Amino acid sequence: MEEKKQATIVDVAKAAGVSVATVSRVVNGNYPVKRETQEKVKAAINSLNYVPNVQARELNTRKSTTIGVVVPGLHNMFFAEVIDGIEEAVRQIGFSFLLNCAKNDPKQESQAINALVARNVSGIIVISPNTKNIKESFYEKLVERVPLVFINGYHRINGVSYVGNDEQLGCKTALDYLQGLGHKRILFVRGDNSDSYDIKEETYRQVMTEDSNTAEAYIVNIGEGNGVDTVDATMAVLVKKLPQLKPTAIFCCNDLMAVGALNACKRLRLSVPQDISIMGYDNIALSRLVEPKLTTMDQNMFQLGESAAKLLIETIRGGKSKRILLDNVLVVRDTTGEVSR
Amino acid sequence: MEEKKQATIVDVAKAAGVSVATVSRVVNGNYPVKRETQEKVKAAINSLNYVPNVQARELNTRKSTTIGVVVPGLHNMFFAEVIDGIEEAVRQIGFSFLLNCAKNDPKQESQAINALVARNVSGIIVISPNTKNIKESFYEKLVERVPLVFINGYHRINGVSYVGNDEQLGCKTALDYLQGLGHKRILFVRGDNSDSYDIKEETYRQVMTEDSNTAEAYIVNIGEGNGVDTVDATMAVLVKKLPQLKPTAIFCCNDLMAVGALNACKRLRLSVPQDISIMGYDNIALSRLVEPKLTTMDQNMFQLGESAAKLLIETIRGGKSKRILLDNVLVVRDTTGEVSR
DNA sequence: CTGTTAGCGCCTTCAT
DNA sequence: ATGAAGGCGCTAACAG
Repeated sequence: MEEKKQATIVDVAKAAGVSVATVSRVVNGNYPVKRETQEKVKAAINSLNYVPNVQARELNTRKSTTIGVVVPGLHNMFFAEVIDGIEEAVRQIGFSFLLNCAKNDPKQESQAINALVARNVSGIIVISPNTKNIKESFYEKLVERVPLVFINGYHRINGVSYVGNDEQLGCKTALDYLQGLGHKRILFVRGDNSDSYDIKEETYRQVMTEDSNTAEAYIVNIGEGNGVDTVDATMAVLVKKLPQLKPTAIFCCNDLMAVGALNACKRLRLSVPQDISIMGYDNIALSRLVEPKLTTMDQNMFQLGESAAKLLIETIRGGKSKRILLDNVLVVRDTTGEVSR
Repeated sequence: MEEKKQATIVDVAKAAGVSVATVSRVVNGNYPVKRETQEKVKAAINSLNYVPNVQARELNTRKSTTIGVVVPGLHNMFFAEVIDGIEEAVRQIGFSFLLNCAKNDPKQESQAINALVARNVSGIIVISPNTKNIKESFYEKLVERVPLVFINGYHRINGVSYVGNDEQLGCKTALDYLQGLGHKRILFVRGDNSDSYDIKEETYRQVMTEDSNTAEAYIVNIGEGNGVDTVDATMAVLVKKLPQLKPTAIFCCNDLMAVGALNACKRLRLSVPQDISIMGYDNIALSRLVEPKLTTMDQNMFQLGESAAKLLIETIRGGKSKRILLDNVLVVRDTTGEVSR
């Protein structure tokens, strides 16, 4: 109980009657050691309950087996699933990771990253890096010091790796699908301040103007798109807009908004998908939990995290930075159907 | 780009024309240093972009400012919210944390913990510690080496701190509320293998037998209670049970099950809460996102995490282990109402 | 095969 | 107020 300090390699060496070097060798198994000596050492390790001090090891070898992960927050299930993927990949190669939340605050983000650097992480994954920090070339300097992978960052920085989804293509796929069902009046629902929304809006404009030019009025911004209140905010806005705009389908930039749209329809006694179709984006767990289940574009968050982790490790081991773009796949469930006539 | 190795304290000392001791002093501000010398050192630090190596510092001082967190997984939003609370508390005092997922696997859990110990964490928070590991006194030995806090662990271990909810009282509150609304036939929905469910079931039995003795048939187990499929599994089971049992209310051991119950009612065209009341437990974000919004018991996960982190830090600094029991509070929303007659 | 030794980057007496 | 030197626990040559 009384802070009995941990056994060190010296203690083990003493107990086994060998040198510290020998202990180190059997622990790491990187040099030949005679059978019997091994036994003795292992016995000593067990009886002393010895656990090698990774900090000391890494200080010495100037390597590090922990990486840093910076995320806007855990409230959004999207991020939780990404982290799940990172965890899986990281664990498999014996690395650990330090987690930090930046809360969409550029200062908090850069502080978190400095703390990570001080702790000697061998690389950092940043999910949705803050635009302000990017602008101020914070990351340009950082990447000269430590390997960096962005998940869902939309700006190129020399030397920074990048994993993301082809949201442009994904969005087009979704819209094409809706049009294929006969929908002409498609409402576009987005949130504030995200390159992701901008990309989708641009795609929407391209796709829609080919057929119609009503697009402008059909683009609605519901404010903060990733918060706890996104669902309710979306519902509130759509309860007003829907009766006047009378779309036959709603494309939402993420599943939270889509659930909000679904709830709005319930309020208005519009039945989905008979009266109106709803399409989400992301395929977070929530999309399968509501009734009816959401049709959505799968961003495969787990794979996003997994790829990012693998890419980072690769870079740490000397690989060059690169970009990986995953394809989104359409998941048809119960909120979309042929346009009613 | 080329692995330009970090500046060390020696580099700074050289650049500033002082000794390493002096640099150390201005960095840590723990000993007096003349004004001008400070300036010189700070200038050197800036120009060299020096960041103190925490690993080396901690090796030397035998202290550590990182803690470990072990969680069953991130799929369940419950855990994500707890971690959010931990993150907040930990960051405020300048600590960091390593995150590990144990996936409900006792071996993975103990491995994760060993990795944490090797990395010299100053304490560990375990969320829902695995019963098997507890039985095998894994934790009893561990706590002699490093401070431990359990969140939602239901077994006392000497020296281990504990933060949890008074689920017994919470459950009784919920049931009383339902009975106050006039409900007699209350279905009890639980999952497999969790002390949490056992406690609630026991409470249910006590409360119910006072009035009726139909309890037995009204207890239904839907299997895995925290997975991605919990909602659907619950729905499937209840779609069968509801017509035969005809309860007027359903008490669910967590919100996932409650959403499943809600979906089952939709399928059966039972309207909630007019035909039947549904009560969840936890108050995860999801409970506010469905329509109608769930009435539930708030476990305040954020506070759970925050308290655990603070308690751990306290213990690390020499405090004695203790138990904290938070009170759950009833959150009345839209899925419960007076029994219909 | 095994032992000896020199650091890794930093903090901390102990002198000055 | 500052510098010199020892050591935290470990690994990696270098000898034997």
